[in-house]
Amino acid sequence: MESAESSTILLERLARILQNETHAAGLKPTQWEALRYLARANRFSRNPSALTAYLGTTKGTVSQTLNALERKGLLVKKTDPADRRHVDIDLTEKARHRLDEDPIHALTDATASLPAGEQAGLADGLRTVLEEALRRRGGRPFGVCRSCRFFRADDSQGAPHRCGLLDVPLSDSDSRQICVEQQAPC
Amino acid sequence: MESAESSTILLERLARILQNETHAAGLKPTQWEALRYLARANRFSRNPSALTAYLGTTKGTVSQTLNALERKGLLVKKTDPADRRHVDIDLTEKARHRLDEDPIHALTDATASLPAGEQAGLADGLRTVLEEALRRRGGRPFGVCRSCRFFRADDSQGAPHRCGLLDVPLSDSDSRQICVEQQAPC
DNA sequence: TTTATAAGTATCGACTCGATACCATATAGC
DNA sequence: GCTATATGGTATCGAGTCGATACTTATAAA
Repeated sequence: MESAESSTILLERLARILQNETHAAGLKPTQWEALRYLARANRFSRNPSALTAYLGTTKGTVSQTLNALERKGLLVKKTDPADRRHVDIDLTEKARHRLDEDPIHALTDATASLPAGEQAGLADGLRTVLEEALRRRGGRPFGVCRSCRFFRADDSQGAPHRCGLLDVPLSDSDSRQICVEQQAPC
Repeated sequence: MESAESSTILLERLARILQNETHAAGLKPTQWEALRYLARANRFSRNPSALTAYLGTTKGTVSQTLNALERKGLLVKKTDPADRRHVDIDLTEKARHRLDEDPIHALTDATASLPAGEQAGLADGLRTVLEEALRRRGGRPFGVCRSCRFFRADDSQGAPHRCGLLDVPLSDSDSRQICVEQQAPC
């Protein structure tokens, strides 16, 4: 069998293990994914639409998942007074504690047992495949703010950095988070 | 971020893409996985128990998934006359046609666009991580028959090969299929 | 002002999933 | 041979995902 095909089968099996692992930890796989995303997303990206794009699913499904997480006391929603259609999502402390025990760590541990060179090679290979797969289906990469073509480091107007697209000041921690608007440099 | 952690995140996102892709193709992700397994499993492994072990889920869930696939006319179940508790599953022609259009191929295509060396490295890395992850959670590897410690090539009694565990003759195609009983050589 | 668009929500039906309870069949102990 | 137990599957429940459809409300555009 060619290696591209084996990779796919291996990927499928690892995905299944990931699913089982997270299922066993009290939350559904999708709920974990939402939690992880929200913990890593910046303030422009912690809303239902961005999560919908990230998960590649539909608004309705995301709405239900967020309801389930809200019922469990893992997040709170609040409407933006500037544009009352927007909903901002904040994770609760409870959610952050749960994320510390995220069962996905088991997979990271398994990977960490590889020799350093192989680890880096694996990450590179996966990154390329993901980018290619996203390209083919028109998905967004969801990179971090500071890797964006609109990112302006060392803003002159006081703030550490600035977003050239939304024209807002950015903190250092902002710049390290995921952004829906992120676009690779040309 | 260390590369083990990035790998996990990349894996998570690829798993999600895989899920979306298969969802869009009319069957649930789990149904596709069952179909794929059944198509690649040998005659000792095409039953609910083996599929349960492969998917790492419970008998009840598998039973329901098989019912759903049966309703769709993608498989038939028949009880083994020798041991009437056993159920053997056969895929229909319809199922094999569907598998030809398996949406998972998109991921294989994406991987195939990598340079040959990176492709092989990716497959190796994934294999090691999978084995490590399986080891940690006590799962079985589900290798193909001919890689088993009980596999006896060139059987003297007429049949091409032989299984030293179940003590039965094996065809050449048998030996290339997945077996629940498969164990790596010591 | 009307119209269009954007952001979310609610509801439906099919399905997964773990848990529990259950049934039929086969094997072991005596 | 006869009961106890283990094995292989199934049925049902409740919570949740998922896509589809329909809907509400809020902003933007004509």
